[in-house]
Amino acid sequence: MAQKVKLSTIADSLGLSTATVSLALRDSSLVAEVTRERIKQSARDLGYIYNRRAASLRTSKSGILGVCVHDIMNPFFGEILKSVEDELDRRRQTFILCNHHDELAKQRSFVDTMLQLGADGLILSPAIGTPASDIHLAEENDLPVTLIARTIEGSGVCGFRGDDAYGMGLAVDHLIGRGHRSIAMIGGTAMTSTGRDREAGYRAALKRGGIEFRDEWRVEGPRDRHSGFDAVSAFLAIEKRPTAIVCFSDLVALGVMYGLSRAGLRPGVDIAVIGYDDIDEAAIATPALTTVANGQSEVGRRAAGALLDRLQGLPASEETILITPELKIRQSSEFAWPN
Amino acid sequence: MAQKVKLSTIADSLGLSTATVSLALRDSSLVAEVTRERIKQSARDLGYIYNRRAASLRTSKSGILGVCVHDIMNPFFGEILKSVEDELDRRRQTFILCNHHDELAKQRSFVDTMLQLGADGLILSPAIGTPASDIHLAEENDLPVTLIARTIEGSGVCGFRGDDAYGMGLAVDHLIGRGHRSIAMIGGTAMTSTGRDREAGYRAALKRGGIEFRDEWRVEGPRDRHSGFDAVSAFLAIEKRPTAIVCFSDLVALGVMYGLSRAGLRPGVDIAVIGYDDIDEAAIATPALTTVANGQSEVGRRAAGALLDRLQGLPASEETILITPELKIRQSSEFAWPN
DNA sequence: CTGAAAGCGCTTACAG
DNA sequence: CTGAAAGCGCTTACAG
Repeated sequence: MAQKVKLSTIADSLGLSTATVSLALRDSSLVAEVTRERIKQSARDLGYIYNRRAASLRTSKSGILGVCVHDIMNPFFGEILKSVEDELDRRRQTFILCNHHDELAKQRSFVDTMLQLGADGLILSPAIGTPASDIHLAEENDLPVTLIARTIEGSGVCGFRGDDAYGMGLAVDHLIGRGHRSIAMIGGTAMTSTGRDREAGYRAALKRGGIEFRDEWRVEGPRDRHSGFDAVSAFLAIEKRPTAIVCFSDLVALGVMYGLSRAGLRPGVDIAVIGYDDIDEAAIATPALTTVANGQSEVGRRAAGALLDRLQGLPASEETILITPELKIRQSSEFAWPN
Repeated sequence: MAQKVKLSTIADSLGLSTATVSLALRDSSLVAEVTRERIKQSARDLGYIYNRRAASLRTSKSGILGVCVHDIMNPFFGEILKSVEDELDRRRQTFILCNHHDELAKQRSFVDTMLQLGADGLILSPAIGTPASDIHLAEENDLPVTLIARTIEGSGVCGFRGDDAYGMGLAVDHLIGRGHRSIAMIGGTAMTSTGRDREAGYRAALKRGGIEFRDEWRVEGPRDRHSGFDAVSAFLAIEKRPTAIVCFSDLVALGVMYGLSRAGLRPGVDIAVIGYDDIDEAAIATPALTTVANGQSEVGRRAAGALLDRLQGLPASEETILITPELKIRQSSEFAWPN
C-alpha cells in the first residue's frame, strides 16, 4: 500500500483546507455545491477511507451500536435480530453482533469493548447471572442499554419481551380444553426471567384447570434441540406418563418430537406436544407444531426503535414492555384426548 | 456521568506522567513493580475506561477482527464460528460479527466499517457475486482477508473449505452401492463455488456408476430448511420418481424429510435421503440423517489460525486449503434398494 | 463560502 | 525508572 489518503491529501490536491473537505464530505450546506462535488470526486479518485476512530475521538460519537445475545443460532434470536437489523438499516446505523453463550465473562468483555470503542448504545439479552450493576456501569459510562428477551430486576433500563406467563397459560389451557389431565413441562431454568415466568404460567394454568401439579412433571434444564431430545428418556421414566407436554421453546419441542419418534411414540397422536416461539420451522415440522407466537419481530423492532429514539435525545423509559403472545394451534396437539 | 477518567486523571492523582501510566497499564517492565501496582489500583478506583480509539489512532492497530458470513443462523456456520471464536479467545483477540445475508451491499458496508475502524483482519465467507476486486480493496488498505466456506477466483488470499466435489461423490457412491439407479439432487446454486462443486461431484459420481444424468433430477435453489420442504412438490412431480435424494445441505435434507413425511412417504424406508455438513441435528433427527461431515471446526480453527499468524508477520499464503470430508452413514439411507 | 488553529486521549521516541 | 513533547486524523468554534 502506498501513502494513506487522508483529509489533508484531498485538501492539498485541491488547494483547499481540511475543514472545507471535512464539511463537504459530510454534505454540509456551508460548502458551495460545486466545491462539494469536486471534493467528493477527488475523494473517490484517491480512494479515500474515512478514519472513524479519529472522528470518533473528536466527537465522542462512534455511530456504532452493539447487539449481544446468548445464542445467535437460535432461530428465536434470529428473528429478533432480523427485525433489529431492519430497523437499524432503515435508520442507517451500523451495528456489531456478539454471542455471549450465557457466559458472563464473554458478555463483560463485549460490553467493555463497546465502552472502549465509544459505542453509542447496546441492545442486550443479558447472560444468566448478570447483576444490575453491570447495566449501571454501562449507563454511567454513556452507553445506553435496552434489554430484550430477558429483563433484570433493578436495572433501571427499558426492556422488551413476551408476556411469558400469559403465553404459557394459553398453551396449557388449550391442552386442558382438549381433555388432558396430566401435562409435563420440559425445559427452561429458574435462572432466567423467561424460565421463571413460563413455569409460573404453566403452574397457574394447571391450578385454574383444577389439576394438581406433580413434581415429576417438571423436567427442568433443556433449552436447545439436542437437550430436548435427551430429555425424552427422563420423561418416559415418569411413573404415570403424562399425555401431553408443553416445552420451554420450539427448539426443545422439536428435539422432544425427534426423541418421542425414536421411542416409537407418535407426537400429535400418542402424545400432544406444544412448543414456544413459533419459529419458522414449527409450521413445516411433521407433525406441524402447536406453539405460542412470541412476537419476536415486534420485540426487535421496538427495542431498536426505543434505543434510537433515546439516542436522539428523547427521554429514557425504565419500563419493561410485555408483548402479548398468541397461540397457534397445529397438528401436534390437535386431537382431543379421551378421558 | 461525572468527568471522564483518562490517563491524565490517573497521572495527576498520583503525581506521575501520562507516559508512565500508559506504560504501567500495559504491563511494561520499564515501570517499577510498585509504581505499576499503584497505578493499576488507582485506575480501578477511578473507574478508568481505556479509550481504544485514541490508542488505535496513535498506533494504527485496533485489536479487532471482523468475521462476516452469509447466514449466522445456519448451524453449519454456527460450528465454524464456534471454532473461530475458540481460537481467537485462546489468543485473546476481540472480534466482531456480521451477517450479510448474501447481500453484496451489506457485506460492503461491513467491510467499509472494518476499514474505517482500522480492523486488523477479516474472516469472510463472501457473498454471492463478490468480485475479486473487493478483496483487493481490503488488502490494499491494510485489511488482511482470509476466506472460509467459499473461495473467489483470483482473490489472491488464502481460504479454507471442504472438498465439496469429493464429499458429494462419497454420498452418491454410497447410494449407488446400496442399489439406487436414480438419484435426485435438491438444492444449491451454480452462483457459489460450493454449489458448483457439489453438483460436479454428484454428476461425476453418477458417471462413475454408469448412470446417465437426467435434467429433471436436478432441483436447484433450496439452501435452507423451508425451501427444502417446499422443493418436495417439485421432486414428487418428476415423472419416474428417483429412489434417493442427495441434498445440498443437512438443513435442506431435514426440510425435505419433513416434506416427504407430509406427503406420506417415509424417509429411510420409502426413499433414501442424504444431507451435507453433519450438523448436530443430523444425529438426532428421526430417522437419523446420513450426511457428509464437512470439517467445520477444522475450517474455523485453521482460518483463524492463518489470519493470526499473518498478523504476527508470518508470510501470507494464497492457497485454498481443501479439508477432506467424511461420510456418516445413518438410518436415512440405510436400507439396500431392491433392483 | 473558506481557512487557521486547537484539541479529542492515547503512545512513542527521546532525554535525563 | 520517569517525564516533556510531538503527533495519529479528524471536527469545531472562530475569523474573515
